[in-house]
Amino acid sequence: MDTEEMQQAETPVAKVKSRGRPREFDHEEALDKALNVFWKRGYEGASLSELTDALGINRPSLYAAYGNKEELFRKALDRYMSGPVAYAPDALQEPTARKVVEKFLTDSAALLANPDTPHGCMLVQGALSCGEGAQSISKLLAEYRNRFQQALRLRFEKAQAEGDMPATIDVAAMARYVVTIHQGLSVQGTSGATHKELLGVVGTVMANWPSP
Amino acid sequence: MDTEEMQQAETPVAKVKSRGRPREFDHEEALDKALNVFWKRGYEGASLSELTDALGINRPSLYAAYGNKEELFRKALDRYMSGPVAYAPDALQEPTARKVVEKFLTDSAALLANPDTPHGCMLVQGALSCGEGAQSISKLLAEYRNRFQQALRLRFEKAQAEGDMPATIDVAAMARYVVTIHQGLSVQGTSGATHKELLGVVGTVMANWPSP
DNA sequence: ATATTTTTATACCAATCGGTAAATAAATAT
DNA sequence: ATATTTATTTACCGATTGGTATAAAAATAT
Repeated sequence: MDTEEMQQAETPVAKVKSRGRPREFDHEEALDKALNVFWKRGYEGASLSELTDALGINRPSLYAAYGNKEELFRKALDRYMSGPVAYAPDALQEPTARKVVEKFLTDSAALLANPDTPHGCMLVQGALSCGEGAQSISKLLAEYRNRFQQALRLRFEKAQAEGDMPATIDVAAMARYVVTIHQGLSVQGTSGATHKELLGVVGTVMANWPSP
Repeated sequence: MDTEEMQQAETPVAKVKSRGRPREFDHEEALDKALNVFWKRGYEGASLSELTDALGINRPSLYAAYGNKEELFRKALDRYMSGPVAYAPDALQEPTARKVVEKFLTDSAALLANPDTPHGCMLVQGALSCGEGAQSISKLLAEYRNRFQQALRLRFEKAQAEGDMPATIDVAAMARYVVTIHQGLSVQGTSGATHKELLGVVGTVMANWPSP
């Protein structure tokens, strides 16, 4: 018991003493750099040379750590979902449909024109159109997009049940409408629109939002 | 004089008797096939092999007729603008701002989910994100997108002057809003949304359109 | 000290990328 | 008939693509 505790004290956090030569780069830090490249270039536009340059490692290290290009993309995408885009599922928790949409679109405007990250949404520009070899990625991204749209529709159904959205509204069309705005904002951001300009669009949307 | 007239009678339309071996494919017909490939695959996603296969010609013929891949794309884009997308400038001629937007978005819905052509808008998915070598194309497409947005803004200014749009409205934001919808619809179409589903979104937009 | 395990670095792979040289084929001009 | 012009065919080019075989390097286990 005592000796085991001493060993744990040597390596205080979760860094279990591994056997072979230690990795010289930070696994998750490098994943963030890969995310940045894929976010900006898209799946096909990001070459392995640009990826290894950005990560500061060579090709065999990348393959040993992440599998291959597609698996690296999927892992970067996971980081994107749980990091920059985590605001989206959060927005569904707002108390009214109006506040849900206002938070979702306002936070989207901030993300999609953030000067510190690539512009636009990775789910949109990651592989919107592509060659034959990237269609599994294209489908994956479309699934993620549709998933949120469905979650939004369910949220609107709840809003109707709670009386903060008119019962006459077609919630499926309304959810598709809001997601359409988001995806349009993504294209706008990619084209160089500023945060303020995107907020102007969001203001236009909210000014015309149906009152309950 | 007589002999010249006889020659013209032999080739009645504009087909001037050219010197060398005649081209075995129709120049504009092949351009339409190239348009289809670029529209579906994007600039980078369309390989020269796929292009020559679709056009039914071999590589040197393509280069002799159109220059290179980038010039072929630009010529296909011209066809796209004067063909499938000609409805957009037409919509600006409608008598009121509301009718302008309604026609623009309704016709967009028909185009972006047309089962007979690639889905989505070529101006959006032609090169939304791309590698270093396609950025001139990416900028070109963004220019086209911004051009229509500006034309729409000018049309809304006219509408305000004519009293069919509230003077309180920020026309720049409103134009950006409408173009954002179009671009979002494009992403939706690419993801497989049907014509009817896109019309549902257009209906939601028009239901909330500000009355003059 | 030696063996084992894992990562790194170098060098390389076949396939595909966009693009072209050279020769043949098919038309007109003289 | 011959020369000239243009298009097609075949074969190829260097560069880049995603991916790997091999061996040296750096750690731990015994």
